[in-house]
Amino acid sequence: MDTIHGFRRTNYCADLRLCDVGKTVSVCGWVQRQRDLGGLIFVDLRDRTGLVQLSFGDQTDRDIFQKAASLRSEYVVAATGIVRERESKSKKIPTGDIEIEVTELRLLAKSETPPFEIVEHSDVKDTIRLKYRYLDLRRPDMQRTIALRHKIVKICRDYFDEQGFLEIETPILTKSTPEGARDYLVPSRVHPGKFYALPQSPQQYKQLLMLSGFDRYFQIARCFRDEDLRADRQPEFTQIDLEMSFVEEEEIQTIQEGFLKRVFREILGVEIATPFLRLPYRQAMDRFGSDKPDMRFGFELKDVSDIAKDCGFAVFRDAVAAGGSVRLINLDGHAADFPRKKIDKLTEFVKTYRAKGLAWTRLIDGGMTSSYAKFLTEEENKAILERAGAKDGDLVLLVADPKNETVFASLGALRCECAKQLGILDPKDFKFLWVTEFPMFEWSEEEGRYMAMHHPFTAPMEEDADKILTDKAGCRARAYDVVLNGTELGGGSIRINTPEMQEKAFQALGISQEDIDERFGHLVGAFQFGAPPHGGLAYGLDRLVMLMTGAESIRDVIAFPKVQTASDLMMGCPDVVDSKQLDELSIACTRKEASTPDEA
RNA sequence: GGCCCGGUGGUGCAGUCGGUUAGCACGCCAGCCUGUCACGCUGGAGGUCGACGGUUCGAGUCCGUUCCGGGUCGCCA
Repeated sequence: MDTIHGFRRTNYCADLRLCDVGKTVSVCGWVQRQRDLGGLIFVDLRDRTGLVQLSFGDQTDRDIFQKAASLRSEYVVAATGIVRERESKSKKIPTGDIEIEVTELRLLAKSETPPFEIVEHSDVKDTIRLKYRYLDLRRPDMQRTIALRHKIVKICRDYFDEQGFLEIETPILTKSTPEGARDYLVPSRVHPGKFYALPQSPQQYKQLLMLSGFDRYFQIARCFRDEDLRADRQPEFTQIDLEMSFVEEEEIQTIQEGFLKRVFREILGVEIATPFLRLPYRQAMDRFGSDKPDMRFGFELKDVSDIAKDCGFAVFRDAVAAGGSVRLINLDGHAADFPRKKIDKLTEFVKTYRAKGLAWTRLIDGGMTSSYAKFLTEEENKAILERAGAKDGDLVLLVADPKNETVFASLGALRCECAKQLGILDPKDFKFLWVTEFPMFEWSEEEGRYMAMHHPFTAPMEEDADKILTDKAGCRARAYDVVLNGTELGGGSIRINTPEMQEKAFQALGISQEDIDERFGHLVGAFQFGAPPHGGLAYGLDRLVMLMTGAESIRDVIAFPKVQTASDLMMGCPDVVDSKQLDELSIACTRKEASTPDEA
């Protein structure tokens, strides 16, 4: 084994080109592959920039040649040599015109045979990838993603700095905030029986910073939520978090648009149009069945409750009678893409959203087949198809349910699922919008009360402010989400800035005065000392990177992600701790079995 | 908490109706090879089929339980 002593890298591997021919260069990295042709050896050397070919032949010193012969995949080497034009060039890599004729070779570290090949499109199970994440991260696509993530963060810092924002860190050890996701708790040693919570977001701190006069704040903030994972959800994730004083919605949104415009231009070379469409929540639901609509395609929802309310089909009639609705989407021109079998699959699909079934009418080759038409009068059928704008070649899909939320959820999801199946979603088409005028509250079946849809510090719309206690369902908030291609990128609001309104909001949520003092006293108290009007926004950085890289899983844009059960397969956590540590924290362990992780 | 999918040498997969020695590709090891770049050629090693239990003369295959991973509904102020 050799040392690095006295060696100095002159170039990254993939930086070398024909114009460097004749130069003596020093490179280092990992052996991608060694090809031993007998009297001639080639080694592809990889660093974070890419590959370059090292060559060893007649002119190579015997000892160096033998050392080259001993190289294996993922060995770490440093090489000095002369850049030569290749006899036979390769078009597959950027450095394919040249190679380095090695005059000095240092073997810096050997490697076991890796559990999987370090290549771009590796098709290895997540379990293995994540257990050996440090190797997985060597893959060029992972290297690119992580570097791109860095660039986005860099642009973020530059942009908000230029706009007069200050980056301020807020605590990771903080107070549990009920009214939200489950908290990760951290026991206190010096306060037996008391706990810190990891922040779900820096929400209250940033509002207090406005009160402190910092005016424009931002932070690349790590947030924690102890909820179940999804393809786009991790228990710890990163938000671009910001807050501004003395502003209204428009100014906050405009600054955001500026940021997104710049990120997309500098990272992807894509010009996105601003200002984004502003779409009130009610319209988003009515037209797309979703508060985060994908605007890249049509298939908009239509309400046919008025036509169906007295019809002969009990499913339709009863849904409307119970206060629900019958709505449809028209897959115009795609009847041929959805034969009966596929429609049956779609029926199963909507059932996962609690819809009881899927009614349909298929217009094809001048004929019509329908799952429900026989129960309706000719006029009713005609009216529905007219409402759908249906013509020959179309497929109309209907959902009826006593609960409007079920109709919206299932049709909204169905709309996206059909587009996905049809392959009409262009990942390079970026359709942004703001969804605005969110309801202030939403009914929670589980809690049996109204909960804040955004968070309890969100200001009501001025025209609805007097409804906050009397008409909770009809009270709208000054909240807005920025949505890209069906993904909620970020959300924010104008906040309440008077103690009077804040107390009203808590009251509306059914939080007792005692609880207000206990849980939010610090905030309400602070607001008595002159809180400026303020508002802000938080973006999911991980989701932004996902959309910009086309990653299918959030795990692909985070260096060290956790799996669905919130464990880290590489570190092997969470893990049991020493009873001494628990004693110090005054924690009694009541776990059912001493779960020793499998040493497989 | 519910539903769906997966687990077979290091990796990715095949394995028919339950039947004899579990197959393929890549990787790995050894030998040969002076222009490869998915190098080639010859030979070789490597598996308690996630685990446990059951049915059976016989289980990778069928049944049950469980563990691990993925997707999703609920959940995610």
